[in-house]
Amino acid sequence: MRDEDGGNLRSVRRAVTALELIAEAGELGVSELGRRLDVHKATASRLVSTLAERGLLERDPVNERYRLGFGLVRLAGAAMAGLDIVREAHPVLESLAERTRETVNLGVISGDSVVYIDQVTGTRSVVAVSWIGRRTPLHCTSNGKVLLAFEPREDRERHLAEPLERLAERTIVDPAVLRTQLDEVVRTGYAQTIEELEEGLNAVAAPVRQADGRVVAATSVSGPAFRMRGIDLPRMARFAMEAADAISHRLGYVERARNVG
Amino acid sequence: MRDEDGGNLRSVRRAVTALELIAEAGELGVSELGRRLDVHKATASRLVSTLAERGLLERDPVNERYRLGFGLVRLAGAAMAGLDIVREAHPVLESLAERTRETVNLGVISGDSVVYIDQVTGTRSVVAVSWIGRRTPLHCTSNGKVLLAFEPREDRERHLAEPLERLAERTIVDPAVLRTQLDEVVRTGYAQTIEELEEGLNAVAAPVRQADGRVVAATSVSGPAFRMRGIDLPRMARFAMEAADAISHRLGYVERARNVG
DNA sequence: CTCGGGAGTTGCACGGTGCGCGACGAAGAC
DNA sequence: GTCTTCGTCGCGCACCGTGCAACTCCCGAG
Repeated sequence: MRDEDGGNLRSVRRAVTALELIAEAGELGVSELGRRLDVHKATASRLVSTLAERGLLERDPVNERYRLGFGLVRLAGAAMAGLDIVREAHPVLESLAERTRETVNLGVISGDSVVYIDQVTGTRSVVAVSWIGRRTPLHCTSNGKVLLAFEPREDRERHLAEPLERLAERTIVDPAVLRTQLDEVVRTGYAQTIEELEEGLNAVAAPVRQADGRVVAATSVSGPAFRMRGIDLPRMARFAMEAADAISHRLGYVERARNVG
Repeated sequence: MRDEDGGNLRSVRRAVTALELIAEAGELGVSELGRRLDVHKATASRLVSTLAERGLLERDPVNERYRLGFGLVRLAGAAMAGLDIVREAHPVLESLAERTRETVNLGVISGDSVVYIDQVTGTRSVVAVSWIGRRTPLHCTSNGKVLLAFEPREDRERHLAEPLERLAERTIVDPAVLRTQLDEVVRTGYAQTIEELEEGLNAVAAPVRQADGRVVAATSVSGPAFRMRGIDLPRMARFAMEAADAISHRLGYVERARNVG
């Protein structure tokens, strides 16, 4: 009773699954894809052929395998342009990066992961790997904790019910511990992760609200543990919260009396 | 005989069309989508329901219309990560932006448009609108001219056969004129546009080659006409070409004897 | 060289499935 | 109140997508 709802157009659903499989594998051949989709390779062949025709897939000219196409980038660009949140948030993120001199991300929830829709790298960062479009779990990122904390109760519990994958030594895998932390996130207005996603990486995040008050995104500041020590996090969190509030304000959210002392 | 090839899974094809329509319109209701797809609204309802279930679409909680979902951003991120071109190109683009102090883009061809897959904004730019994922026509952008110029002859002619839309007063709409320019692009190694995309915007671009010598992307430098005057363009083009060559080198391309004097 | 195996595509026939139709409930406009 | 528009849901038929198998390439082994 969890994927029984909604429409059930078999081939469309299969097409999406195919895209996700290819996204995960990097590139895939027809037979291999058919095997993973559990369909005949002829069916897989027709499917990828259709998707490639529309630019969502491309076939490598040398090894003839399929990979994701730039048509997806085009659609994603439209998806991000459609939401004015990126447009409104970007300058704020830039000043946040300048103030903290660390990497700043804007993340939203999509399914059971965080998706980063904008990023500004701090002047001090050495490597400038783009995280835009990358997905990470909800339970071990600061963005994810914020988004989880402000979800409606039922969604939150559904996410907590699933097993929490351990990605680092300090990843929180006990739902009870996480639940306590989430309550504190709601209370304090920010979340932190201390080497929970990967060793040596700390982060803080704060919620961004749209006009109706719903939390739709989170801004995070992340950096190496030696620069962002535990004692620095509350100060960084303050910056993140100020930035998040500024973005919320630009989105039309007016702060009403909240239960903050 | 132009969309007859390839697979023809009706509902998959319709799904992609639906995504493109919604991308163009911003957001769409079920009936409206059904009308544009020329199907019964019940069919459209099932289609969007399936797509929304998989995160490619999301429905606005207030007006119940559908818009593109962040699942697309996730897929696009994987698409870009799959290609190492962005990873290799980014630092080069940064130094190019620093040298020219203008906005730098990396574009690839997708269907009949240019899609920008990375961007670094120059220190002088006032507005920092992200073009990543945006699509622009081939015939009136410097990136597009480069990509067009180095296409296989048949693809190039097919693109030239289609009507060239006028987007600005100085947009080139005569295929013959454009063809002459493209030949010159191949000869000189760079392309330029002078207020052809929009009034007051100039740009130059140079080709990026992958290991087998094929041109897969173009780097461009663009800026307002008062800073990038016609007389400045050759100098800017030299910078763009140096950057493009550096990226090509990182992608494994070794320069062979070309027909350059 | 031949032979075997795996990958990808195409024609064909059948059965399942996605289609349009119409009905229904809900939410405005007036 | 009526009337319209929207979105969803059953239903039955036609049609389309599926699996099968045959085919062509392309490697690599022997």
